[in-house]
Amino acid sequence: MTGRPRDPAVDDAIRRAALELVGEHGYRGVSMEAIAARSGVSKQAIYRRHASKGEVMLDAQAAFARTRLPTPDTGDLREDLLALLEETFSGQRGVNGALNRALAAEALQDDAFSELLNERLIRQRRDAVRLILARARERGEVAHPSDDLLIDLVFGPMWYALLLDPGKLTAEYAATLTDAVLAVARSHGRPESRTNSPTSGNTAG
Amino acid sequence: MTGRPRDPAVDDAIRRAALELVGEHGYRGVSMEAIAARSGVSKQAIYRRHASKGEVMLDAQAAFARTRLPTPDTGDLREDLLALLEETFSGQRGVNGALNRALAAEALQDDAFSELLNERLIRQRRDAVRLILARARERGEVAHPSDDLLIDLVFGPMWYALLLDPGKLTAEYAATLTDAVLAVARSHGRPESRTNSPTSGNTAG
Amino acid sequence: MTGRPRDPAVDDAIRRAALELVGEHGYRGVSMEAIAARSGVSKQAIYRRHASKGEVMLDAQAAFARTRLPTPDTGDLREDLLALLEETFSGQRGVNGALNRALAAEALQDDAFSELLNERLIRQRRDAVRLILARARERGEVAHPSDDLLIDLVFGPMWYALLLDPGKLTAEYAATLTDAVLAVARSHGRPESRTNSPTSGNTAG
Amino acid sequence: MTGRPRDPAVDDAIRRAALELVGEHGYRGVSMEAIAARSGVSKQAIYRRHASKGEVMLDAQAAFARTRLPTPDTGDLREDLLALLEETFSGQRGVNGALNRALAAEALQDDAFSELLNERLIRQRRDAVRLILARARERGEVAHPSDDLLIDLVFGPMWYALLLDPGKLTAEYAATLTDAVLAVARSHGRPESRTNSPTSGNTAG
DNA sequence: GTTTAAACGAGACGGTACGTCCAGTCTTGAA
DNA sequence: TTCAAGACTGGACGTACCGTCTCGTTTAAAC
Repeated sequence: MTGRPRDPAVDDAIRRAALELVGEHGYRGVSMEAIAARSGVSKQAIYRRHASKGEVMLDAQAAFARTRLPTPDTGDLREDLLALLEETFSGQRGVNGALNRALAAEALQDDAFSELLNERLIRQRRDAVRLILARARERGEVAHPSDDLLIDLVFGPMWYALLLDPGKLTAEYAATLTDAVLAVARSHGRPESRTNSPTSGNTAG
Repeated sequence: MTGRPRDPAVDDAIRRAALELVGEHGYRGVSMEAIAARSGVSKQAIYRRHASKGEVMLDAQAAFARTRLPTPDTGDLREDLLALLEETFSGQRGVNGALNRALAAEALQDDAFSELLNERLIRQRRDAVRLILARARERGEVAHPSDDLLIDLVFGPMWYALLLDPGKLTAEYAATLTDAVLAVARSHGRPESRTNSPTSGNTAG
Repeated sequence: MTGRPRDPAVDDAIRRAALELVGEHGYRGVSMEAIAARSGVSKQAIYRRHASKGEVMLDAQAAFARTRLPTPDTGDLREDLLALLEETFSGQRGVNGALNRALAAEALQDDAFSELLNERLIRQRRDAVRLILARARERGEVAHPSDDLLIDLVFGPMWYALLLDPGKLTAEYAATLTDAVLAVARSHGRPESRTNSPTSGNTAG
Repeated sequence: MTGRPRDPAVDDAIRRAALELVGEHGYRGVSMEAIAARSGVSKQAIYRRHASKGEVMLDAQAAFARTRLPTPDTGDLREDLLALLEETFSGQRGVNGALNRALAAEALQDDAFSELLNERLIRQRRDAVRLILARARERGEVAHPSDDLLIDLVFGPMWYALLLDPGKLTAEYAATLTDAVLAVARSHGRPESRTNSPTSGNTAG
C-alpha cells in the first residue's frame, strides 16, 4: 500500500537538467526525452511528477525564484518601486529570462498553464507591488484608485519588452517607467478638464 | 532564368486554410501538414514561402490586418487614444486574439520570429499611436518627452492581459488605461521635487 | 538496462503486411509507409528492426523459405539435381518470384544488401547443392574439382532467366540444365588435349 | 510547324552527366534532378528524350558500348570463347560494371525495361557467342544441340557474379567457365547411362 | 523477516508531424 | 518547337518526440 517512496534526488536531477538544457538550446530545443537523457532519469519518472514540459520548467524556475522577491520599504514610493523594478529587470537576463519568456509562451497557448503560472509566479510579484503601494497610499502618495492598474503599468511593459526586445530592460528603463507609474499614481484616474483653467482643481472640491 | 512565376492563388489558399484551421483547432492544433491538406497545396509550396508555421500565420494575420488600422483624428488626444484602444482591444477577441497570442508565444521562443513580428505587425500599431501623439503634441497636449514610453504604456498592458487574462480587455479597461496614459503624457517624465516640504501637497491646490 | 522486450507479434505483422503488399502492388509499389499502415505497426518499430525496405522483404522471404529447402538423396546425382532444380524453378513463380527478382535488384544496387542476401538466402541454397554434390562425389559421380563452379552453373542461369525471361524456368529447362551440369561434373575441368590429331574425334568412339 | 530542332549537345550533356554521377554516387544515388543540375539541362529536356532514369542510363551505356563487341575467330572454340569472356569480364569493372548492375536492377523490376535492355544490349552479346558457336559447330566442335543453353551457361554465371560478387570476374574464372562450357558443348545434351559400361557408346550407334 | 506495492532505468510501442527530396508536369520568356 | 528556369502536386523518406506500456530490479514501509 505504501510502496517505495519517491526519490527526491530524482526531482533535483530533473530540475537541474531542465535548466541546463534551456540554457543550451532554448526552451524550444528542449524535449522531455532530452531532459530524461540528460538527467539520467526515466521518462516515466518525469511524467509521474509533471504533466508537461511547461510544468517541469515552472517547477525548476519556482525552485530557483522562491529564494528572492524583496519588497523594499524606504518610506518613499519612488525609491521602493525603482528598487523593485531594477531588481526584477536585472533578473530577466540570462537563463532566467529565457525561462520566463518560455513560461509566458506556454501560458499564451494553454489557459490551464496560464492559470498555474499566475498562481505560482505572477501573483507573488503583483502582491509585492501591491504591498509597496499600500504603504505609499497610507503616506498619501497615491491618489489613483486602482492598485491593479498601477501594477499592470509596472509589469505590462516588462513582459512587452520581454516579447519584443529583452535588451530594453535596463536600469534606465526602470527609472523612466517608475516615473511614469508615479505620474499615474498621483493622478485621480479620471480625465482632467482639458481647458487647463487654474480653477480645474476646484472641480474636485 | 525567369522560370514559372509563383501562383498568387497558392498564397491565398495557404492563408485561408491557416485561418480556418486556427479557428477550428487553435494554433497548437494546426500543423503544416494540415494546412497543406486543407489548402490543397503541397508542403513544398508552403515551405517555399514560409520557414515555419509561425510565418504562415503571421502572413495570414498581416494580410487581414493590413486592411484596417484606423488612426482617429478628433482633435482630442483622449478621444483619439480611446477610440484606438477600444478598436484594438475589441479586435483581440475570438480567432484574432487567439492568433495574436500564438504569434506572441512564437516570438517569445524565437528571436528571428520576434524580429519579423515586430516588422510586420507591431511597428504599424506603434506608428499609429505615434501619429496620434505627434498631433496631440502639436496641440500642446503632451509634455512627456518620450513617445516610445507612452506607446509602451499603451501596448504593454494589452499584451500582459493577453498573457494572463484576455477577458480583461474591455471597453472599460480601455478607458482606464487611456486616462493613465494621459496622466503620463501630461507629466514631464521626471520626478517632481521630492523635497517633501509639508506644503508640497498644496501645489495641486 | 533490460527495457521492454521486443514484441514478436510486431515482427510477424511486418512480415505479413510486406508479403501481402508485394502481392498486391509489386515490390516497387510498396513503401515503408504502407507496410506500417497495413501492419498496424509504427514506422519506428520497423526501422528499429530493418534498415530498408529490402531488409524487410528479405526477412519476410527468409522466414518463409526457412521452412522448405529439400535436399533430395536418391543415390543418383541426376535425380537429386533435377528434383532440386524443378522445386526451385517452380518456386520462382508468382509472388515469390517477384520477390526474388526484387531482392536481386536491391542487391545489385547495394553491396551491403548483397552481402545480407548472400548470407540469408543464397548461401543456404548453395549449401544444399553442395551437399548433393558431396554425396555424388563419394559415389564417384563427380570428376570436376570445383563444387563452386558447378553451383554457379546451377544458379547462374536461373538468375539470368529471372532477369530476362522468368517464363523460361520450366521443368524442361530444369532437365536441360541438369544434364549440362552433369556433363561438366563428369569432366575434369581442364581442357582436353587440343593437339588436334585428326583422330581426336575417335576418343569418344 | 517545324520549330526549333533539338540540340545534340543536350543529348551529350545528359549522357556525360549521367555517367559522371553514376561513377560518383552509384545508380541509386542518381536522380533525374541531379542529372539536370549537373548537365545544365532542364528536366524537361531530359524527359523529352527519355522516359525514366533507366533509359537515360541505357542510352549512356549504349553510346559507350556500341564501339566494342569483338567476335574473335581463331579457328578454335576454346580460344574464341576465352577471348570473348576475358574481354567481357574485364569490361565489368569500374563505372561500366556499376552501370550494368544498375541496368539489370532496373530490368528486374520493370518488364518493359527488361525488354528494352534485351534488345539494346543483351541480344548483341548473345549473338556474338552464337556466331562463335556456329563456326565451331561447322568445325565439329559442338555436339550439344542447343546454342541457347550454351549461351546461358556463358552469361548466366556472369550476371550471377555481378549480383553477388563482381570481384569474381577474373581471367581465371573466365578460363574455368570456358572449360565448363566446352564440356557441355562436347556432350550430347542427354544423360549418358550411369552404368558406365564400355558399351554405353553403342546406345547411340 | 518476509511480504507487498510503488518507484526506478530501460526501452519498445502506436502516433503524429517534421522538413527534405524527387518524380513528373506545367508555365513562363527567350532563342 | 526547343531551351533554362523554376513553380507545382503528390508521395515517400527517415527522424524526432509524444505519452503510454511493459520489463526486471530496487527500496522501504507494513506485517
